[in-house]
Amino acid sequence: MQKNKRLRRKKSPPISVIPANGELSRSHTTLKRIANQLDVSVSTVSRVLSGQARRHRISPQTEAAVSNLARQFNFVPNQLARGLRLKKTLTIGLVIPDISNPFFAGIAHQVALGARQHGYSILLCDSQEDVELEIQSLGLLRHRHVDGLVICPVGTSAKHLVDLVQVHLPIVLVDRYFPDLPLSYVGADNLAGAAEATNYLIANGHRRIACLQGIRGSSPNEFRLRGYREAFAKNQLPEDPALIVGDSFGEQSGYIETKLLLRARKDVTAILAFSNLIALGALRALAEEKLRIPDDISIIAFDDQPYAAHLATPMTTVAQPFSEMGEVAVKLLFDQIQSPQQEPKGGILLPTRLIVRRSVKKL
Amino acid sequence: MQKNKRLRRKKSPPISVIPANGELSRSHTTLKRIANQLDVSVSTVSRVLSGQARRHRISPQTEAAVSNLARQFNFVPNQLARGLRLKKTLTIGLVIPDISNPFFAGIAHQVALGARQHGYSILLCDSQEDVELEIQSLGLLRHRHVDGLVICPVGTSAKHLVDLVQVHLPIVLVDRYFPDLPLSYVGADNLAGAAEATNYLIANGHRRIACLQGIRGSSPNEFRLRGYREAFAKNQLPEDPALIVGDSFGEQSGYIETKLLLRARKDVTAILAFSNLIALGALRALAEEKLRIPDDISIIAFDDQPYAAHLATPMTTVAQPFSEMGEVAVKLLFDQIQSPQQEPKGGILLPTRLIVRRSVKKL
DNA sequence: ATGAAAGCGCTAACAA
DNA sequence: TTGTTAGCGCTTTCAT
Repeated sequence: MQKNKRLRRKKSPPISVIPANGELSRSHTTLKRIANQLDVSVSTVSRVLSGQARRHRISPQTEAAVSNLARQFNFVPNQLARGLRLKKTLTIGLVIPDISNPFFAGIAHQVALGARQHGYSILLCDSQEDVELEIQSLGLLRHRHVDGLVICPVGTSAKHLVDLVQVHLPIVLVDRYFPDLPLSYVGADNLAGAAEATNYLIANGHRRIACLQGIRGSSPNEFRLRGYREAFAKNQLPEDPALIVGDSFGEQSGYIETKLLLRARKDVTAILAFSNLIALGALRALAEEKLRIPDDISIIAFDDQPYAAHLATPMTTVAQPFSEMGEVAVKLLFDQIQSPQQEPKGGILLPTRLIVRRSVKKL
Repeated sequence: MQKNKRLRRKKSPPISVIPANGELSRSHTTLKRIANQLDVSVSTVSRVLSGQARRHRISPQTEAAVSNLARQFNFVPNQLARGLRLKKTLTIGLVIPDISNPFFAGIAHQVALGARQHGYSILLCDSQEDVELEIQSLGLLRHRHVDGLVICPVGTSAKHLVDLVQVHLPIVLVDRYFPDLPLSYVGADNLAGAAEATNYLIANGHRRIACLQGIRGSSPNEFRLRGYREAFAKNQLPEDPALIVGDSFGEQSGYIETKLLLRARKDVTAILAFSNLIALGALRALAEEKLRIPDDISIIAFDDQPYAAHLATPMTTVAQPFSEMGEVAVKLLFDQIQSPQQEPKGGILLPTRLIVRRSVKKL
């Protein structure tokens, strides 16, 4: 019953807000309409409305008349026509593997803000961590003639991206990238971040440290893995390949791999999770197995998030500067858009930060 | 040093992936180009490529030739030109107060999926919880001639939305809405959700229950407030207006109001937080004041999220079905897009779910 | 079975 | 100081 009374219909919505010539605001006003009304040419109207009145020495009266009428009619230029003519759409494409992942959402947020500041809109594509959909999205964005592209690639394949290199469209890759592609890139310094975390674990006496990987072959994963390994090497400790498991950045993977690991290897004393989602899965598995953090097992996770501090055991994390990543991405992109000839700046790695809380036990 | 060697430039990127006439794929292929090459008219090409060969009895040879060449040239229709001509852009606008808020990100995710399934793209605007930016975004989306709009309004003002009603653009409001506007709407049943939570608190012996509000006047807030009040009324309990505080859905607000409250009213036994962010702020304040949940104080929060179960005290929450909200929003929108005359379906309220964990103490 | 032509709304070179 | 014209790439009548 509550459902049905909520939205009352009105026969005629309030009139007060409509401009005098309400009727006209209904369908879109065009240059032509204004021109006809005023008995001038569309060029004149176009010139006035694009601020070129001065340059074309248009008479103050005409100018005033045009801009008044435009305001009255609530004129807005049709961006499609404009884009078609100018070959410039003031739109950038944003391709994200999963907008509901806070990490990517954070990046998207910054990109959206940055784009707006430059007067650009953003076309959002959620590739659902699926290369096929990523390819499809990229095609779609090209049909729509975006002026630039910010891509967080799924990362398992780059064939479609090399096509993109050909077309000289401004592009920046975020988070994941491909070493062989001459594309701008911004990401976290995953190698250093993982090394720092692993070192911290080692310094606390841990030796059998499980590594819960994300997508193998993706650049963040490979660099984190290298960081993990280098830490072992630097400390002249042997690493155990059997402790490096997993193949997805998702929660499921964290859960399953942890379960499996716990069954096979009772001697593991610590876990390094390569994403917040993986950590979440691990947490769930650990809870089920009634293992206590950090008493029974220690854990460090990539990606800090607001609740990390309030967990049963506040979690030590490797924070990635996702806001900065978004900002830098926008900057790199507009650098390219504004000077198209320019070679890509190359990759920029932003430092990670180890946030020590209480999920690591000193052995 | 690591920074600079990451991205190697190549003089000429691999050629293998480019179609035979690689040169042509560089700039966009047009109907005209294909027509010229084949010595047929653009109309013919257009017809073939839009699947109208049959209807126009185009010879199989011509048809084959055209579609082959199109494939070879990697032809894709210019959506701007198409949109201009057809007055249909296959684009929907999505306006979100803050894409980095998991609640909205979840909605956006579903909307993005749904839109793709219908062959639509989405233009994303992040209004930053700012009505001015919301207005600006809406204008922008109209210039771009979107075919429909999904809006999570900031909720403090509706003037600009009544303008929108005029233009007969398919629209659906999500989460927040305005009772006087004849627009489709989908949201959670906030009244019932808040009532259920409050009842639960009362049933557990709580009487002095603080209510940490969000934006006053916004529909979710008002209905939650009503739910809270009705629960008191139904139980024939007096409510204490001094315990109803706050004016934003943000983390700051949760923190500050909790601090203030704790100082003023030592007798509060429970908190009902109107958003996940508010709850987060409350958690922080509580931790600072060294109050333990639920021993010293109980809490229930709106918006469930994955970490809720792993908090120091697993939190009892009122889960909102954000995925369903996104799905329904898409459905409502395409209902309108497909049958434009039709009156809006009115509002749809999806049930919330009280997820009982351990943040409420039985007194 | 195919083509010519107009036009969506805008801008810009050229004219006057 | 302003107008005329052409054209961006596409669809769609109207012809033939």
